[in-house]
Amino acid sequence: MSSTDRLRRYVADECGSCTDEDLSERLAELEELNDATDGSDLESDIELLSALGNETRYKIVRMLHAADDDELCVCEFSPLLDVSDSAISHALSKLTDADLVTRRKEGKWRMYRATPRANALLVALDGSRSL
Amino acid sequence: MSSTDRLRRYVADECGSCTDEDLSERLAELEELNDATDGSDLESDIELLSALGNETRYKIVRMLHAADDDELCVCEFSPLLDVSDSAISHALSKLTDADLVTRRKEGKWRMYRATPRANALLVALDGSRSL
DNA sequence: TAATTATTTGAGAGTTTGTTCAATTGAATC
DNA sequence: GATTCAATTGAACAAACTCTCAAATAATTA
Repeated sequence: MSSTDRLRRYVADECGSCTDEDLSERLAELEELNDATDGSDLESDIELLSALGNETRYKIVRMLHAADDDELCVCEFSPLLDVSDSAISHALSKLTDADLVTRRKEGKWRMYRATPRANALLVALDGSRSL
Repeated sequence: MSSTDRLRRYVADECGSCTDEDLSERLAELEELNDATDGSDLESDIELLSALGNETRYKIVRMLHAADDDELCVCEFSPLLDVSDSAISHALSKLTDADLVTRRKEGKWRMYRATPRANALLVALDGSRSL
């Protein structure tokens, strides 16, 4: 059974009948919906979302967001997260790759700050909770 | 070495010195940053973000979002996603759990629709790209 | 009622992820 | 220069994920 046979039956159910042309037309419409996805930088969006979708990383970004436009030192995350320094470092690295935080050296300390994008997304996330 | 020793040295570096009281104060400030996280329904937010952070599921939500307020039938995803029907069903199930889509029965077909929250988040994601 | 169809469910294989431990890097201090 | 300290990196391993296949479910049709 071809993958479009079922779609053909669905269109027929919907419209009473489904010629080859009707089917092609529906497929073209669906392709368009899919193309809307391409305009969205699929890969980096998914990287960003999956980066945020983890407890350790989410908490880090939340803390930075709550700190407003202030930086935090790696050593300030440690006391509040129940994972090793190494895990925190791995987390920060992934967040940096995803463009959710930026890094700055300050002597032997490393300072992290949430990016505008990270802040915007958390605001949106909070705002969407009541929808 | 206690987890707060390093923080103490950091505060000392920052402020010139760090009494026990200074340290407690800083720890309290950090706790507050962390408490901001608690107000955000940690678990469900993470479930939502990690649900979106997967190619198959992201594409499904994007298609539904592009379909505006229209529903799509499971059989309409199939031709455009390179995975089995079973994988699509698993994906839809996870998206439903995460409150990103809703399901409706229509005869033998199942219709899915993006939730207001899903739509809002994709809009925010797109809007944040230029920040 | 049996057969067909659309979707879901559960089990299992292969892959990815998240963590820790050990070792390393880079900066500051002795 | 050697030592100390903050943070990162890489390897290793368990846990979680994502997919497919096969079977089950639910609705429609014969």
